[in-house]
Amino acid sequence: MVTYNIIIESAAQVLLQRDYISTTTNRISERAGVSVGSIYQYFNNKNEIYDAVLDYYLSKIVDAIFCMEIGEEFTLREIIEVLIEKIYGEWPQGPELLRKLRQAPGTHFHEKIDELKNRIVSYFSVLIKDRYKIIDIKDLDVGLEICMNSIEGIFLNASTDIPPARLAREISLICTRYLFPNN
Amino acid sequence: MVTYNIIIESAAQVLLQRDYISTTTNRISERAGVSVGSIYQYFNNKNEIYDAVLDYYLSKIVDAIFCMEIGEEFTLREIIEVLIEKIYGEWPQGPELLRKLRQAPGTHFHEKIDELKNRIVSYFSVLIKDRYKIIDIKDLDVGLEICMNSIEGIFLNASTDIPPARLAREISLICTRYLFPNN
Amino acid sequence: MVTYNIIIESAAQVLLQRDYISTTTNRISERAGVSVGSIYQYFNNKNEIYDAVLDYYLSKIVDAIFCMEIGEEFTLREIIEVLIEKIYGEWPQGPELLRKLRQAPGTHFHEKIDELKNRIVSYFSVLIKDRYKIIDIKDLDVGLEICMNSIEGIFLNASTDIPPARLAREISLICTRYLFPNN
Amino acid sequence: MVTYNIIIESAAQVLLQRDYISTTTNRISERAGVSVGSIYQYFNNKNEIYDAVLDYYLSKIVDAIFCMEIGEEFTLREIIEVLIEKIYGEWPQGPELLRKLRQAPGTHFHEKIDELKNRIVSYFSVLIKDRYKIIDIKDLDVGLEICMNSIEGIFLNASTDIPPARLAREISLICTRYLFPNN
DNA sequence: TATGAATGAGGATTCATTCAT
DNA sequence: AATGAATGAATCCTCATTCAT
Repeated sequence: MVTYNIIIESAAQVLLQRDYISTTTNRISERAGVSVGSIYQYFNNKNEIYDAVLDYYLSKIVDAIFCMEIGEEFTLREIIEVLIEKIYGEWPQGPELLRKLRQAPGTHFHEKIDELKNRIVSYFSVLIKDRYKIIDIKDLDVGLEICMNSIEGIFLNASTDIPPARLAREISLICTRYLFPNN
Repeated sequence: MVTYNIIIESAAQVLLQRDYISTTTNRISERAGVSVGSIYQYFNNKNEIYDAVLDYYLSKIVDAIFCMEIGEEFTLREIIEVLIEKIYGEWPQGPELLRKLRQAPGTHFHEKIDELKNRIVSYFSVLIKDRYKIIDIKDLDVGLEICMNSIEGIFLNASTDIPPARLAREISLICTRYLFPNN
Repeated sequence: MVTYNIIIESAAQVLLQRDYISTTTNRISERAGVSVGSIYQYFNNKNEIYDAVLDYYLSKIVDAIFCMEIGEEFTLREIIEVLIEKIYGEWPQGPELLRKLRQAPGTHFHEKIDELKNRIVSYFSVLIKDRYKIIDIKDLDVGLEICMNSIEGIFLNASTDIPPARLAREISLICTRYLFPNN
Repeated sequence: MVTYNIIIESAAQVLLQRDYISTTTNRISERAGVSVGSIYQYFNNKNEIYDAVLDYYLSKIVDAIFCMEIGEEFTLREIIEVLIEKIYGEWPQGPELLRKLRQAPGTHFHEKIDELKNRIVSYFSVLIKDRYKIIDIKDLDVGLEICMNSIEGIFLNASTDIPPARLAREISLICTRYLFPNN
């Protein structure tokens, strides 16, 4: 693997094992088996590492969502459920890592998360409008933002004693019941 | 006002204007119009200030919830809506401040938030069981946890162009539709 | 007892129970049951307390030595032995306290100790010259200084498993054998 | 010379010119011509510098003692005398530096000094038992401890107007007369 | 006399970043 | 590209001392 990726993965590992506070560039480089100097050949500053870590792992979510084959036979609830399960499956440390990354001040964490949310909203907005012809567009946008923030809250804060499958189910339920109370 | 409270409010203000990383004890003391030393007469370390800020402001939420007169004539949806509106009304910087406080490592932020959530869950658990006799207890607990995390996500991340009243409404909707799909 | 003395004894106690480093004016005042401010009514600064503590306790040594009845029938060795035993008896924490006081920079510790030594040297110089008419004065002064420093070293550093009586005996022996090798 | 040693020597120099209290890490680094940060690449904290200074200079004493050729023709008195003279010769600031180091709280000063004393006691214990077959072992141990503390007192407190050669002589005299009163 | 909250200069320590090799 | 010793600004925190009450 290339140094660039080694550094990103090391940063993620150090972050997961320690505080955000004690995740220093020296410790990252040590874990990566390279020198501190090498980090600065690939990143202009420490926050760029965090941003790269975020990008690297968010791409898993992006892949899960946008590369998913969505057969006509699946309901929206089922689609969401499968999606969330997939994310939990491929990225079990996700919530933990995101919580740690969120602590880093000066990164583009919130921008990046918001951008992803927007992409998802657009994607599902289209998907929904394709399926449920009669939706009021304005409300749908607000509704989808509410859903996204709701999912973020559940995904990042859920107590670990609720199994992922259950969480996926509840997430899909809360969203669909909210958006389509009469279905 | 006493120095203790001045320090807490100053810390909140500095935090709202800057990173938690650039919220230094010196800046807090400067803003409070006292010396750094004075901070350490009331707090053992910087994180205790953050914890106190959290306590101070969370007590507004506690008051709003637990001191509210709940007439029999109100539905659960209305109760939640009023509650959220009240919190937004009395504590407009709430989401922003909470986001900043959440970044501070070494704080008891998560413990404190979790404790509050648990209190609220217990409170509403009783309230709901009083009103809707037929609820399955186990599911209600999971359901309420989902709701709390959902609310946290919405409250902390909602874009500012959705007015508080609307947010309060959507929050009450998403929760009640999720918990009582058939009402 | 007067506040002045209470402060001195408190300082000594705090010093004996903790580091020199953690012996703060606040802790001394707390132990003394007075306010910090009160300390500064009796002492111009912290070091004056230490100096006063030293004076207060050294006076025990002074009393032991200069108020001692010295019968003609006692040998020099016996005199020294009794003296040292007396000091150990009346001031058991002596070595410990002196070691702590010695750590305080900016006090007059060394001047005071040196002054006491000089007084003792003068005293014994006369006493010896009275008894042993034939001593060469110059060498006696050097010899007595050597003895004083030797005693200081033994008194302050002796391991606690040698009992005071034994130490008193060894101190008297090392001094007299050194000064009067032919006796 | 390597940075590590430069720091140690600078610390010793600063300490000799000032209090241990005003011997700050910044002043040490300034004198060493390096940055504060560099100090912390080699030492975990300020006290470790003091410990290293002590080790560095005590090793001179260790070398003097343990690497000395001891011919059969020398008496114990002569051996001690030569030893002390050697130490004074190779380490003229010895007493002063040791006095300063002794003031630093939180150091391993006393442990290190005690350990050295014990090594010396063992060494001389053997040497003496080789030469004077008839010594009572128990008394010799106490006697040697008394001697070591005596030497410490004389070495650290002797007034500077007694020349080293004289001090070496008196030290050897007081020890040997004490240990072997009949020789 | 006594109080004790307030002061603020000063210290140890950290860590992202640099740059000569 | 890689190294890692060196940097130094910036942080938290301490504590002797003051002074209005």
